[in-house]
Amino acid sequence: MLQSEYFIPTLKEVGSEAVIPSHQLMLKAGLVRQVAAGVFSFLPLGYRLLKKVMEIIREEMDRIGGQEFLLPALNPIEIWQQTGRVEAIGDVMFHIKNREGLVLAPTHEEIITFHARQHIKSYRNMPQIWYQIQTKFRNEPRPKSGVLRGRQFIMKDSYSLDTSWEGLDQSYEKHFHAYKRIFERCGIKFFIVGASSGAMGGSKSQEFMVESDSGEDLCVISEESGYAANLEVATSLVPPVGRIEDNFELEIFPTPNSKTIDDLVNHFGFDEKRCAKSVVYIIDSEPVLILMRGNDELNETKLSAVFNTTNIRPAESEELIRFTGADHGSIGPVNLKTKIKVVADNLLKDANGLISGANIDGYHYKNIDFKRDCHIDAYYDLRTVREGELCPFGTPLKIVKAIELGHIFKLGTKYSESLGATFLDAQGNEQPIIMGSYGIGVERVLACFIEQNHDEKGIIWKYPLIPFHAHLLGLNVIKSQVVKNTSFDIYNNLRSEGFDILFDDRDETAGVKFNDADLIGIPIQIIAGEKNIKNGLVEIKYRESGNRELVEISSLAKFLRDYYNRYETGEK
RNA sequence: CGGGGCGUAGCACAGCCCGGUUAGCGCGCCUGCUUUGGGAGCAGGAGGUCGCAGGUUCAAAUCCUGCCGCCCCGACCA
Repeated sequence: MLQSEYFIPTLKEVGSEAVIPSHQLMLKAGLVRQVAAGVFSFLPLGYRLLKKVMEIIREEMDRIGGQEFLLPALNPIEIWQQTGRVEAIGDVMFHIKNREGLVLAPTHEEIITFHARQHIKSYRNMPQIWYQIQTKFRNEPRPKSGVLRGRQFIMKDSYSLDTSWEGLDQSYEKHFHAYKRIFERCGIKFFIVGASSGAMGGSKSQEFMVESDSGEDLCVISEESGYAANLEVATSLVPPVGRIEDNFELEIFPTPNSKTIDDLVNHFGFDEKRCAKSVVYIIDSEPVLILMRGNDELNETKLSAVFNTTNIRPAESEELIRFTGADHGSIGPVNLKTKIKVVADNLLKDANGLISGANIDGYHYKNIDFKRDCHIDAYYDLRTVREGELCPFGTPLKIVKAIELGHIFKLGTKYSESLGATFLDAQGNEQPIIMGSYGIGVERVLACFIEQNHDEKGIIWKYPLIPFHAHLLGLNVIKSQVVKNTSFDIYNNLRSEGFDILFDDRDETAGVKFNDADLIGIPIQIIAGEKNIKNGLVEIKYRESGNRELVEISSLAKFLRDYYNRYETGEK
């Protein structure tokens, strides 16, 4: 490719709106341009790289027997109504205004299930793995971080159809390994965490994560034991509060100006652990009192999972007073005004000697015994894990920010049941198809790679994620006849040997070419300058290390072949 | 959706608080000459509805109101 004819609008500076390295570099290196909030155009160089990612994904999906589809982004809303996801997804789904009944698909479980219902009628038709690489539309409340969170993005989404739960396990396992291979081949450092299924429904799910300050997820990891989980589902080893010897009588006492656990601890000297914090949530329209130990934070995802609904929200002040008798700061499990459901975190199981609100503003009870003084409907793990606690295997855990690259779900029968996608098993019984769902954010792969592979000068691509095999820089190529003839010969020769070469034949100064080459980040730069050419040589610069060496012009093809063979044979 | 910030030439910004010449700087772009291994030099030149609408004023990029757009923090995130 002649750079003089190729559209790579590099920039010296980008505006202050780009705050993370990948966003800045994708703009500077001429990979993308923003069109609207969360909407990007990929320019030729960027799209070339995106296609490399997609090729790797295709190869690995095909390897596990995936069949590539192309499903429509325009979907009839009716099918989404049948699975109840119009409400579940809510404002995140784009609705078409001037053609009633159409929406833009944010994901494709419904359409896949629609086709499965049409044609998968027998256990003999399964298993199937269906996938596509296609544009998704999600009306994100706040797009951010360049292509990391957009309103339109490319996803590789796949779906497995199985006759049994064991079959689903196998399809899931295949995806697990395919995803590992995809991200390993892309040269990305990642880790895998147990995750929440959220409103997707289903049982098991895992996320493929890249540690990054730009990430939107918090993950709990313990390197010693290998424990890794999204904070939404993470658990830790914390001793329960338990019971104390002296079980005194329940006692009410005034606590003016003490609305928080910290206030109680500071004003009265209580042990924070023996304070039972109360929060009230409205879960599927029903009030539920939730008791947490001390200042433990309620994990809404866990709460959501326990009650098997995403329809949860904290109660308003007015509701608190109506259901409990007091406003926040004075609520507790004893003396509730109305009979509402009461659940507590596992750490509080059967504890006594507790302090909690009296459901009278400005009063608390002490010496509460959960077994004696109130009724707890159930105990669950509801707390949010904290840094420094021990993971379930007993080793210290830490919390890191991460970008979600991929997510794999065991969906089960949620979609096949709601859409009636059934088959006849070997006994002639009608059964719902058992499904899995698996996604990869394609642009995120590129962005994460750049986050992990750049320096102050620009991007550092590594095979196989390279836009070209080499960047040929013709210095003073317009005026120097020697450089011109030789560099064009090199260019034509290497191309005929099967290499993709970006040839900087522009009428630019050497400095401009060096800086653009470092910015674009092709791993090998071939620098053709007059002096070296006269000795039959060119200089090779390795983008990553900055090391340089002289190579005979006649052996350049061999040089490149050897260089890339080292990657192919895994020597590097 | 709550909080904050921004919108001036292709790009990045200053000017606005305190209204008043022909709206400014750098980069980029065009022409010519010179230069040519780390973002060249000189000379000349083109390019602006100051986001949109309304208002105040003799006079608005500047003050006021509304709207739109974009970014950041938070909430949300199938």
